[in-house]
Amino acid sequence: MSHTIGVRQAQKQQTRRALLDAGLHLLEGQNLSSLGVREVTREAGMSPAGFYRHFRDLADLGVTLVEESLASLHGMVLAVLAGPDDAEELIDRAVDVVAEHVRAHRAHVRFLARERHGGVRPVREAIRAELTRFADEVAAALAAQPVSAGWSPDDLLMLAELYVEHLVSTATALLDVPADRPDLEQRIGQVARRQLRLISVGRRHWHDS
Amino acid sequence: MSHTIGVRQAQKQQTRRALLDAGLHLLEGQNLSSLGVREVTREAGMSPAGFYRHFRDLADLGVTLVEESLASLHGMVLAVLAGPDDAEELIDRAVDVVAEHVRAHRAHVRFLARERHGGVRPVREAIRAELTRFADEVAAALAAQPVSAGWSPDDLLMLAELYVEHLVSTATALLDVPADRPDLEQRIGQVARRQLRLISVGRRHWHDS
DNA sequence: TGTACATCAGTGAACGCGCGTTCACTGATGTAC
DNA sequence: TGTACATCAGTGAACGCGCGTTCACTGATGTAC
Repeated sequence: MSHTIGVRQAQKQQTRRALLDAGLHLLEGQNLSSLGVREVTREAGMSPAGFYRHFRDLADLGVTLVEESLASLHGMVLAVLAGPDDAEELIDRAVDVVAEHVRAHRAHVRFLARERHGGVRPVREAIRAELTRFADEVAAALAAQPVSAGWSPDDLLMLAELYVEHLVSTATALLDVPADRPDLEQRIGQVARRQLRLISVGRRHWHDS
Repeated sequence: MSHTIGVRQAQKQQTRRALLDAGLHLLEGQNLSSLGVREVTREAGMSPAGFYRHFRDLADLGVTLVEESLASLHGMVLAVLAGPDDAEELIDRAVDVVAEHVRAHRAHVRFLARERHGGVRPVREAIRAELTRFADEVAAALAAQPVSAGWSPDDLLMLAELYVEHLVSTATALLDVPADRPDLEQRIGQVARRQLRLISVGRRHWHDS
């Protein structure tokens, strides 16, 4: 078992995770730019100086959070897009996946919404880069759909960007729903589905008007 | 001239404006939650204690900024919507108005984008309330258009929300364009117009598919 | 297996600093007569 | 118009506090033989 991970390394990773979790937790109620090193280490139950064994500063921790924030959604949305040809069914599934993601990763999504235009440049840029990549991948997935026959790459990208923006704004709207108001969540889902249907109708008639 | 504004009052208003301008200026580079009272008064050229003659705290100043941030755009967009019946022309005008607004009130728009999901609750809520009101007004304006014949109020509201979200995301995208890259601004405008056209096509065929 | 030395994650004390807020003040503006 | 008093926007000093970062340290883990 010469390749077992060392005890030391395992403990270090555990501490690192504790710092990330503490940060994420505190960031549900405030911006990254007002978060403090001491605040995070206090929450994680360690001394302030220990922080610097893991991150250069809080922006560094923030960029790490960006990376893990979009990871799971990415794959799920692309899987949906590669799914059924029927537009209705596709829309229903996409909205469900987003709602599910928000429920399961609320803190991560809130973090993204907050820092997308926040005051910490490297974090802002990391989010922007991830969303650009996401839009590119969505465009590629759209290209594979039969409805997209005859569409230029440019038009597919503008459509992909519309979808990504719509997804982000739907996820963001879901964030603000209190846990005891499932009716509001329903309403947001319904509106999102109808908006996607409208876009879908526009797509089908794009080249014949 | 018994109703002339007093010298004292005029001076107070001037100081208040200086505080708001100083805050707005500083907020181009950081979040409201990391802004300091001393920072603002320093920028405005007065002593820290003077701040409290005008605002209870920085959240109070922030809410004031929200109110003035959306004021001008409001009127302009509604005027456009009440304008020509031709969809193409309407889209062109709307995108121009937004681009113009971002150019003229960059700091205000950046402030809104940043604080819409920021860490200061009263400010977040003020922005949300303004946008909700905006969507309602857009829905009312849409109802008056011939294309909307046969649309339910619910569907008009969902369409209005789609438009408002699109407007916000376009304005936000324009924010990140450096002054020396007018080509990027062009590209964003073009994509926005095509997206609005797609929605417009969907609108025309909404009830016949 | 045992021993002697090296590594390094996490500690605890210390530093200098800028913060938000309070307070009694001052002096220009406003008002009553 | 002139005078005597009231108001109150802005000042400057003071307070206690928590911050980010550094440093030499310690003791558990890792490694070479």
